[in-house]
Amino acid sequence: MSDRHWLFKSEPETYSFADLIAERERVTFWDGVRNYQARNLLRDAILVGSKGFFYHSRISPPAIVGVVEVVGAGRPDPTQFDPGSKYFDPKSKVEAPRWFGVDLRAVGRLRRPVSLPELKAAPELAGIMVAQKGSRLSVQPVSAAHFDWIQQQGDVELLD
DNA sequence: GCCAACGTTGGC
DNA sequence: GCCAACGTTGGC
Repeated sequence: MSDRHWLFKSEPETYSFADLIAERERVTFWDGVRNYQARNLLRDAILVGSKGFFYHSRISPPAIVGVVEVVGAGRPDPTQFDPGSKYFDPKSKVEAPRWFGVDLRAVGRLRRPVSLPELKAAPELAGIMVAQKGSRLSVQPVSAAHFDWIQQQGDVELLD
């Protein structure tokens, strides 16, 4: 399991990597995920200290733009209980939360973002989930080998 | 903005 | 428990 790294998708119009860097301590709670497969990862599999990529979706071209570290383990997403939130889920109970999130901290910026076409073209990344057709899981596992290769390609600038 | 792919819901 | 209808995601 220490082999596992992650990829977190976000539409930059909603929340960009620049938005994360602008946060105090460059930390945010990754909320709003409303998919059970992604929920299971957030709740059970994504450990504190593991690393991930920040991916911009719904732009041209989509791309991996940043490196993040998980600084808080899975915990209930408060927006599910907030009637004023667009992520409100009336069927979720406080005593049995349905949706979870983790805390993410920006730790690196790709001087050279790695775009989806590049992810698809690289033989080194054969089989990577984000490049599969119809792959829309918003939180995905990335193998250590793929993670390292992408970091190298992206020429990561460490923050701080 | 379009629409294919996918996940969820609900009638039966 | 099946599956059609519906809603959403996300590449293009």
